[in-house]
Amino acid sequence: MFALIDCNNFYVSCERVFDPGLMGKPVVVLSNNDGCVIARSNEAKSAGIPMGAPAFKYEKLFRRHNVRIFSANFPLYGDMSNRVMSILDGFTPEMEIYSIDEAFLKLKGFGNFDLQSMGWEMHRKVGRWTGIPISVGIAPTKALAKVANRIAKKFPHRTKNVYLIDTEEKRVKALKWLPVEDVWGIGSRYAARLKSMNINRAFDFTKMEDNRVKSLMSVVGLRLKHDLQGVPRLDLNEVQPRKSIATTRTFEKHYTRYEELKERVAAFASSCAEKLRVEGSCCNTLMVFVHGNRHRPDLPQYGKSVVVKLPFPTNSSIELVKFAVCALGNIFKSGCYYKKAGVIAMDLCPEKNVQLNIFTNRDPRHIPLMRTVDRINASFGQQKVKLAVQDPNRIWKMKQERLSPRYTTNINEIITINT
DNA sequence: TCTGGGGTCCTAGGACCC
DNA sequence: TCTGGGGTCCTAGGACCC
Repeated sequence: MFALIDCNNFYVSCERVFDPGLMGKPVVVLSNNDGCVIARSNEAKSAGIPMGAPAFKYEKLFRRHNVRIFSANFPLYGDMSNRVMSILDGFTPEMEIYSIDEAFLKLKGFGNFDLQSMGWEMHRKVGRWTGIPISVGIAPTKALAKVANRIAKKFPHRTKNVYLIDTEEKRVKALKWLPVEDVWGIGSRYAARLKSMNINRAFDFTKMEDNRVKSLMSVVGLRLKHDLQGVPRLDLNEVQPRKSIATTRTFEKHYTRYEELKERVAAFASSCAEKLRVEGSCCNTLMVFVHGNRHRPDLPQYGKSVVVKLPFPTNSSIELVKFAVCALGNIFKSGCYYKKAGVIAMDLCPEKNVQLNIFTNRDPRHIPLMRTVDRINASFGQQKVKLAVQDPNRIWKMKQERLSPRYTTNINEIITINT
């Protein structure tokens, strides 16, 4: 059996832990630049705020319902996630952290356990120790555990936040209830095509012929179908090193000048280099892209990306910035309006076994230099030391007007209590 | 009428997840 | 005026190798 644990409205729940006055009120959390809604409390959902809603289009609705609004506070959410995961880790030897707010637990050899009660115990413990409410779905396969979780979330009172699919009757009932577009692995494109074929429920999908599923959705879809039928095809994914690391941003305004864009791309490359060093990797390939504003069809829609094979694997900010800026030079076109850009480090390898090359003359001083820069920034605050090509005055001009304190990760911002 | 067999690597495109 | 960021996997086709 597998359990899927999902934190309810995770980012909103994190904000509520430290401000219980938000309980029962409509709350939303916004993306970077305070652009879109990326998390909503149940009250905000009932008020008719959709996922991904652009904040500026919903200002009136926010005011009318007195919605509490927060800028995304990822250090806080990441820290709360670690706490939740470490509690769940105590329930089973095999766990996969699937996302910041979800984990699969493999319950192999738990035949004599009362899984329903175990689910309730998870809910009680996580709630008690972190303040985060969770839902638990338990079933014979991962895809069915996802379905069970959805039921627990949809009917919190009837299920007391835990639902177990352990009989054929329950499986069929659940799949007949679940709309096909809500199945894990069936996105909007596939859902539209399935519906045009009069396949409307998850159950209908499981009754399709294997060949049709495969021709429509490849082997991925076929695995999903069998998993939903109760034949396990999806196992826990082991944590493996990431395959790419990206820093990409939408700008707060349109950029037109090369110099401005160059500064941003340099900062993104430098950020990628830092992320690489944190996990002890180097990259062999770099991708740089720019594009215009897809919401403004009246402006020229120029966009381009370029992939650069590096002559040697590296995680030095100096090297990566140099290559990224050079790549930008190849795709920059003047007279265009740029709204977004990014740098993606690909083809990663551990820095420990970097292949040396007799023909490339790397400056060995970069390694201790980067280590020193990282140490200074760790003690005195991010971005205290950066490359000259980055704007020295720019702290991080992201719009974050409603940021909550970093309660758990910065000693100067811990919770204050008025007595 | 007949036209080998078995591979790799790369790219672009399409789908999905949170 | 303002519309997020970071990932994964699979397939098909084209090029190459012996």
